[in-house]
Amino acid sequence: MPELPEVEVTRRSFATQIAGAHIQSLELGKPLRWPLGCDPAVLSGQRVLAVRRRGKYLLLDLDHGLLLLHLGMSGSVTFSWAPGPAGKHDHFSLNTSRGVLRLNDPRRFGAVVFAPGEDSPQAQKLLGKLGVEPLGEAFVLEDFVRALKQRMSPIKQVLLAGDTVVGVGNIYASEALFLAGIRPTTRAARLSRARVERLHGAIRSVLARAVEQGGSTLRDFSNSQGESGHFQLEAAVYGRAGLPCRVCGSLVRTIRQGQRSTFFCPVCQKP
DNA sequence: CACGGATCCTGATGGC
DNA sequence: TGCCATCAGGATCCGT
Repeated sequence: MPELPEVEVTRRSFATQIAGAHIQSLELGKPLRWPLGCDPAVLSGQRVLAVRRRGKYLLLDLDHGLLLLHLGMSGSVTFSWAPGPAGKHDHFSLNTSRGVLRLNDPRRFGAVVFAPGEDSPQAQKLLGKLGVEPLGEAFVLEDFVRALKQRMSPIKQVLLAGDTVVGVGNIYASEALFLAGIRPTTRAARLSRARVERLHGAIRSVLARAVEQGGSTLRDFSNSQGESGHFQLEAAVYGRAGLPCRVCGSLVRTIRQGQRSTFFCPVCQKP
């Protein structure tokens, strides 16, 4: 479920409540993508100082080190005072003085990793090659133009790779390219400066709008308080194969790119 | 090194 | 109802 908007919505839904909480204990379920990377006793007694986001990672700052949380394809977080017993897919529970933080992840592509600091090898292995934050000031048009000039892959796949700009996943890549009027198969390096400028704006606006809408709830995404998102209701092309384009009425098409579905309007989006 | 495909895992859905 | 194939919001690893 989690692209940048879903992760940011999740972050906002519990960051304030957990700030200052003391970690009491943790419970682990089945293995996630990577091992925790520390003895659980290392976490006990530490405080959670703040919750930040980098790309699709949640960063829980602790007194000594940080926890990196990734939601993978099917992960979601809950934070509540009196949760029931851990369910079948609750694979990480952090008991704190202010409530229980849980990662529920049926497919277990997600992860929770401890790192002694943001510059540590453990953290840099995960964060080191991430691209720029699209909603921040560092997402500069000139840099984006220059970066795309060096990529021969289709623009959709460059966006998904996340080493140029982070946070754009399968839903928002299709949506941003629709807004920009760009065919997803177009090679990144072949885009004109004017079209890259449109894409730059489209990425920012589609992600910002999705955050406002609480993210997208396709099957079961919800924030840490259990609330669904609404962005999927206004998606222009994602999940709309065979339906009329909301702008021109042509039928939305779907293709496969790198084992992922891509949706686009054959008339509004030019190669 | 840049690229594209295979891969991890579970569940939902649709065809027969 | 069962069985099988396909698909799903991600990102790493590996061969070319």
